[in-house]
Amino acid sequence: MDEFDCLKLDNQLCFPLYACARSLVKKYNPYLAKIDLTYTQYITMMVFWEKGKCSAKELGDKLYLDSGTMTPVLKSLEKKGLIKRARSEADERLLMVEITAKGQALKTEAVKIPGQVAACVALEPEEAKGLYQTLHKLLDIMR
Amino acid sequence: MDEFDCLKLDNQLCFPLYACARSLVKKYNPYLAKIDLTYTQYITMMVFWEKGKCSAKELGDKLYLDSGTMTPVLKSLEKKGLIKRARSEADERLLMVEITAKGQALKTEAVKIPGQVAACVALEPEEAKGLYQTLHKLLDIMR
DNA sequence: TTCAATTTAATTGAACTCAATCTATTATAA
DNA sequence: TTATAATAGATTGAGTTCAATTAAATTGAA
Repeated sequence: MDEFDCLKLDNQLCFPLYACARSLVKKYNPYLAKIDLTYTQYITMMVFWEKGKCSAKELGDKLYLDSGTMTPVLKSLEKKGLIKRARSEADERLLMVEITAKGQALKTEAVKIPGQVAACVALEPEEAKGLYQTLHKLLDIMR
Repeated sequence: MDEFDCLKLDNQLCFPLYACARSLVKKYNPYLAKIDLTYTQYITMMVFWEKGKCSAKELGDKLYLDSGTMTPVLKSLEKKGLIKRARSEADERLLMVEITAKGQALKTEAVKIPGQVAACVALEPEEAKGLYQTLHKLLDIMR
């Protein structure tokens, strides 16, 4: 017990959060590879599967990602034919992004993935719920 | 409520984990910038502040990072004069890494950081403890 | 002993992430 | 109206991150 204990890896909260996030994303990769998506592309498509269309700005807000990350992700999804990008006519600063039929079709493949990942990462429902709530609380605090 | 609900961002556990980890690392950055470290370099130095020396292999195991990540991180820390890299004489496959006096000296600067970050991300002690335990449990499950 | 398997790092290439900066567009205030 | 500020995206550069591959050293089995 000394004044440097706060610098031990075992006493950190950020480190297991960071390690856990990377490990869990890795669990998705073999399943995502089958539908030719990266994790970042997958969560982006989630927004479109739910909403159909969305401005790049709104997308970045939802995903906590800035334009430096979103721009290449959106370009690559468009290249795959899953979305279409176009400037808003009402406000040309806005990039309006819309899902294509091909993008919609991918949803029926993607829907299997959450269950497959959950199967290899089973937490007690209680514990999963607590984790979910704490993470959202933390996201709120840090916003 | 339909069969696609599992694809909504709000029903994911991985997404808030991933977003939270990135947001929290960002909170460290202004403080880490003052001692010219990135977050990855910082957690690497934590191991050396605690242990003094460590093989690259052991380091990767502790940090959940592979050689593709560790190699450039260790090279950059060596370039800053914080550590020294050398092959083990007993087994030349092993890269033995050791902290320098300059690296040790940095510890007295770094020790302020956890408290500064904790101050902007205050969770109830109970909740922090629960989060800590669940994350370590998850890391175990996924190992 | 000897050769095949294993282990450890390094390398490569693709993708992500972010801070900082730049450009174009829109909003606002004098 | 006209200058100024604010906003949305794109770009750039540094640093991760990982999968896959390679090379060198060591281990272990025949």
